[in-house]
Amino acid sequence: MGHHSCCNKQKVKRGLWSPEEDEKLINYISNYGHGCWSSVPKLAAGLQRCGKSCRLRWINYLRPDLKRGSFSPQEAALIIELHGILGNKWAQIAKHLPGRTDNEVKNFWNSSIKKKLISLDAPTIATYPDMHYNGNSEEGFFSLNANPNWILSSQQDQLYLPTPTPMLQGFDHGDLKLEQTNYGANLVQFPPPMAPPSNSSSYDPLWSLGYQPHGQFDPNQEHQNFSTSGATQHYIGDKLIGPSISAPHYDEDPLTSMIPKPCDEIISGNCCCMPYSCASQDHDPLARLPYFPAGCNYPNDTQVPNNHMEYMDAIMSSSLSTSSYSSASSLSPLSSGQFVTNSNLHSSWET
DNA sequence: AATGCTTACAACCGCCACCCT
DNA sequence: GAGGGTGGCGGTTGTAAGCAT
Repeated sequence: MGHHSCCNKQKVKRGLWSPEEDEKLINYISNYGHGCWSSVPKLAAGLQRCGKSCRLRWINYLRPDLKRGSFSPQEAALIIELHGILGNKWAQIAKHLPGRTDNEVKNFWNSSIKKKLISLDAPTIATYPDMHYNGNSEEGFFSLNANPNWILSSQQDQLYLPTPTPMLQGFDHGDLKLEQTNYGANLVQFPPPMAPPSNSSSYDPLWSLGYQPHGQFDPNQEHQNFSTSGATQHYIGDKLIGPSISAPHYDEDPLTSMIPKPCDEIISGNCCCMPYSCASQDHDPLARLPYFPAGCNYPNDTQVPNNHMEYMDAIMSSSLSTSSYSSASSLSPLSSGQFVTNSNLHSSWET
């Protein structure tokens, strides 16, 4: 038990890697590949490290295809989405995030996301019948996506349920309110989130999720538009990813005309991603998540639908509603069922 | 400026699964 | 089938940098 055999046979150094050690490892693997990790140290110009440490250093830090840098809001949203499905399966989660390692995802979760989500009133959230409370996670994280029929609108402070939900009729839970729309869907009103600090020097991908100033974030704007086609079955390659659900009448209501039609085909090129609401629980739950086939030029070819952003935003907004983010109160509803979208408030997108 | 605290992240540890002999 | 070697994973710890007092 404990160290691998290669670590016991020779005196090995521990702790942080020096630039010289990094260079030795890079040079060796670049020329010969890693092969058997246990033999790498002695072959790589006499590295005083165990093979396991070399492997970790290469995978988590030196690999040339690592993305590095801060997590984007899209990545954060995807991590939360995946965590709701997979739990602490960091390696599996990382597979959906090209250029990110399991260690990186794990650290990001533990240092950033977890602390913010833990401030949620989980028992309160759990009173929503279709919200999934993850009893296996000690932090009590919940996933809206346990029910694929939840629809997050393009207005990031609203959450649509496709059918009347008796248990939620007249629901008014503090800042979260339920209304029934004239097209039969239930509408959960999340409190309007706050605008980003204009002078923020540090970039937090979490609080700002969903706030995507028009024309500033994605140069490939057209890729984030949802098709208006009415397809009811959807595929990624040969894979059926689930039937559609009955949707609001998008073309009739000026408000809902802004809402991406659930289950519309948004596959573009060789890379694609799906709105959560498209997947049936009878199918692979991961089928509705971003898929990165070989040759995918991430991140340029991939698009996380606005739904992801709004999902995150809904979580963060519900969390922030009980915190000190009182500035959000300056946003008043335009009318019943409508709030000012926070993207309108942005003058810039600091990175 | 010094000190203490917090945060982010690199690295390690222990365990498990798989493969080979 | 048993046992050793190895790769891989998740949990945890160590530490440097940033921040607050």
